[in-house]
Amino acid sequence: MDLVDDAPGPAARQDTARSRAGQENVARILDAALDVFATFGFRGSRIEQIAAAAGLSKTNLLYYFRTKEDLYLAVLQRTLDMWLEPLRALDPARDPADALGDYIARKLAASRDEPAASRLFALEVIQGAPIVAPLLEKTLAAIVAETAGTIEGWVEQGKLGPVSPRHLIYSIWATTQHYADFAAQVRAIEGRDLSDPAFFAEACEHVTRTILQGVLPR
Amino acid sequence: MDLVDDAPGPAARQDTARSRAGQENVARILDAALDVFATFGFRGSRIEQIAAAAGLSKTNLLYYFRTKEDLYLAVLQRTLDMWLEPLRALDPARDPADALGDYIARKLAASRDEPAASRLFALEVIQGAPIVAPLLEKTLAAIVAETAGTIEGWVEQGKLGPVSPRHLIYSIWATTQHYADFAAQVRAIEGRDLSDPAFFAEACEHVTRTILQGVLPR
DNA sequence: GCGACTCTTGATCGAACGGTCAAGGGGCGC
DNA sequence: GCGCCCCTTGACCGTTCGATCAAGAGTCGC
Repeated sequence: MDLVDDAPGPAARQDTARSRAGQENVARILDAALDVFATFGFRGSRIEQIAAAAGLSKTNLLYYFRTKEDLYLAVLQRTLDMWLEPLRALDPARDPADALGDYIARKLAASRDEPAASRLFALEVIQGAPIVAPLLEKTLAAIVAETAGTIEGWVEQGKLGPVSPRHLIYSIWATTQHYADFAAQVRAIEGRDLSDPAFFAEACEHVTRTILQGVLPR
Repeated sequence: MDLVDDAPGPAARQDTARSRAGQENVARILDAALDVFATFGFRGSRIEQIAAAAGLSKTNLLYYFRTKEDLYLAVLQRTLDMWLEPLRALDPARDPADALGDYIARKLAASRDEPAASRLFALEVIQGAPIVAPLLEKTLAAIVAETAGTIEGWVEQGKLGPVSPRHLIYSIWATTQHYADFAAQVRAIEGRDLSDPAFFAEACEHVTRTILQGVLPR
């Protein structure tokens, strides 16, 4: 799950003891950095901009994170866990309609609650996943394999129609993440986004019904 | 459809007469710029990198496009047309299954043939659509309104189940664009992408069947 | 209240980058 | 083959940005 080799050389300031104020600053920096990186990408983000968003001076930020890249990796690492969490595999013992419905709801809630994390991940992948590629090929591929196996089992038991498991997974990811990654577009058309409970319910109901009807046996 | 006011001041070199070599250079620059911008975004892209990709010197590129922003706008403008084309409205007179199937196939083919255009557009929207926002609110919203009206008509005629037109549109966009925007992820899991005819057929069949089954009356 | 830290700051550096300038090729029409 | 104009180049400039440094302010334990 780690993106970087730890302790790559001289002790980073990140490793030293830290006061209460220090911990709060680190947290504020990570929050601000997530927003900025998720909007402008790595190269497009200015360290000073992140510092300002966190209420610190640029120099002060660099006291906590030695380089811009260190900060980016820290943000990405913290984000990936919360991002992968809703992707956890399906329970083969459950009824597919229930299990898939939960899965979709979880993923859509993640798009509502952590849109910046979704966008940061999307930016990474659009850029060819220069950093997270190893993680995709290992962790994510493993999660997909497991999930696909469960779906395949349901198909063989006749609980699902003849569906391609991996494409089904892509469909669910795509539709749910769309509301976070393309929020600006949805907002331009719709005038609202997932933070509106009514719209969230609509989206959840549509995605669930469409996909479930599409894969359940007729 | 225009993104910029034309002739914003002194005559740009873009307006002057142009030899055969010049036209070829402009085309090569625009192609290279699309790839680079689609990968690194506006701020993350280096003008020299684009020039190198086009086989020109930085100064030479700046002869054709006065500023980086001019070049970006030119790329975006040329891209948007090809991007919006497959979104053209559905024919209300047709059978919804046929019309929607065509729509999906067209959109998926666009993801295969112009993945960079799709990614560039995605980057723009993820960043909050700083430049294309007006276009989204006008042109795109109009296209959506028309398409949604057609779908609504099918619903009222009982040719479709009770589906939310706009969410259906989002689902189609999301699933088809996913194969272009998240190609790196799909490749990491799948080992191939839409350029593989077999995979394209799989994806097309899955999306079409899942979505159509999900919206056709039972 | 003293000492040892963690934290904060402003001045500053060097590289990278967008953009300019002046000068010189090179092709095309006449 | 001559001249005009498009094209190409390399040297250069000013700014921005990531990163360093030295010095001082807070703060916490004792």
